[in-house]
Amino acid sequence: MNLCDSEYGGGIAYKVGTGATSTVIIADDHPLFRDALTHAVGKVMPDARLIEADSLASLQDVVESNGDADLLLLDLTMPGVSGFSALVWIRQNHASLPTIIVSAIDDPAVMRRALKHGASGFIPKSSSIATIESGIDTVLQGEVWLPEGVDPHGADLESGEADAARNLSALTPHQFRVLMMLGEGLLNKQIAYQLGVSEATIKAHVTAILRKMGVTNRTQAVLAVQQLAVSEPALLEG
Amino acid sequence: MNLCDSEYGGGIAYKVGTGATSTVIIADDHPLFRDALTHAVGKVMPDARLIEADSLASLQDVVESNGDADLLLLDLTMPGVSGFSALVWIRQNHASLPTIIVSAIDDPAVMRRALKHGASGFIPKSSSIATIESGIDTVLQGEVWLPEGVDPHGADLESGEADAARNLSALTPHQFRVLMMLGEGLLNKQIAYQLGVSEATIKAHVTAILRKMGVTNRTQAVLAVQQLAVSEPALLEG
DNA sequence: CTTTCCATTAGCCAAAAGTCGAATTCGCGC
DNA sequence: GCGCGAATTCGACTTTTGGCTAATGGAAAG
Repeated sequence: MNLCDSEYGGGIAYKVGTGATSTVIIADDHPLFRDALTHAVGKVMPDARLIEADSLASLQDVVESNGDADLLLLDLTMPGVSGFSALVWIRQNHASLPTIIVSAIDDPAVMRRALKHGASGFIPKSSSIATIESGIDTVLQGEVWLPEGVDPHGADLESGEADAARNLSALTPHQFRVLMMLGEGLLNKQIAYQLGVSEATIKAHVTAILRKMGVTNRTQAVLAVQQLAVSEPALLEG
Repeated sequence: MNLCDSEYGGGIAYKVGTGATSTVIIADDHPLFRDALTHAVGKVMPDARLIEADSLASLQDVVESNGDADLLLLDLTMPGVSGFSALVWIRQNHASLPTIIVSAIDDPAVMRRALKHGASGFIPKSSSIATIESGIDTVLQGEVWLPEGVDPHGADLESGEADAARNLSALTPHQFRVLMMLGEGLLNKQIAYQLGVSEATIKAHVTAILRKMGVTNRTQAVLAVQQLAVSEPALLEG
């Protein structure tokens, strides 16, 4: 759907009610690649409003205040995010936001897992600009996009992974962010400092996380999140 | 090397000094498959002494008291063992024990990782009996064996995974077992109960583990071990 | 036989983790 | 504008962790 009114030029446009222009969120910690994606999007949607995020925190902020965006391009390997966690959480909490995973990983099995977790497409970073544009276009039209030759069908998720995904999506934004930091092995004190709140607050969050994840201590919570991990593939195929 | 003296019949034979007969250790928690492997080994090495292990604890015991065994057939997914951990630890602590990984996993990248971690071969459980025999035979002759068509060469291990492997191999047998239980999210108290020792003992082990793994708390230790994890592959190829 | 390493345990202590209840804020619907 | 519920925040309290010291016994190595 292209809702752009041509009378308003490209770039930052003001919004009127429900969507005067399209909005696209680009989440990638690599500035260069964020730039490349920006250009690709610009070709497919010349009038789109582009919002960039370079971290989980900024991504959450952006998504929160732009729940009506039309597309999210999400890097699979953002710092401080474990595997499919961000995808799962965003999809479950903003179901109407189509999401395309962009990743250096080039493994069909990973692509299929991304779809199972709610992605609408998967674009390898090795793709040509034309391919990227084609992928974005396809997803904007409500269809699923995968690289040529990749079968979107595959086995169901493992039950453990599906459970973890379900539990994960029940977390509040702050709880999710704290959980990701638990996944880095940080102390409550360190998390508190980084988030600018007291340690007591983090403890409360952790307790809530443990409940929702159905576990009894942080190590188990981290193990649950690891179910959503993406193992780096050996880049050489045999 | 075949050291069997033909004058001693098959089955359980007594040992004289350094190896009168060959000894093969089969470690798999699945009784049926352990049986199948036993038969396969019987064909290749009719006079071999066979020792079975169905858990990490029994495997450690067996390896400890049979350091001079000629071959270890090791299932990659034993309960209570995370990914390549057991392979890494056994190989580093019993370098002269050739090890073949036997696994339902059928991914060339995983096979290559197994070799990097010291395995001499990788036999998918889907292999025919003839193939299994061939693999065992090849490894017994000091060569590396992989399924037909799989290139043994590949990228180096990730540095994190290599570090974890190095640190892991410095652990004592008990420490290793405790670390695996940390990897299940257990409390010190629970580990103590399961191992039949006092909590003070577990604490001492945990402290030693943290030192050797180069981390400061149990969650980080578990995350380090996870570097050696093997993600279940989607069994359907695209 | 001595030394070294491993396993075991106790006791003490400080730090970290986790639970509970409660206050505050913020958005949303009526 | 008012209240309702969820999210966030926090302090007090209990349990678990982790570090340190010290001591015992056994097994392997020199």
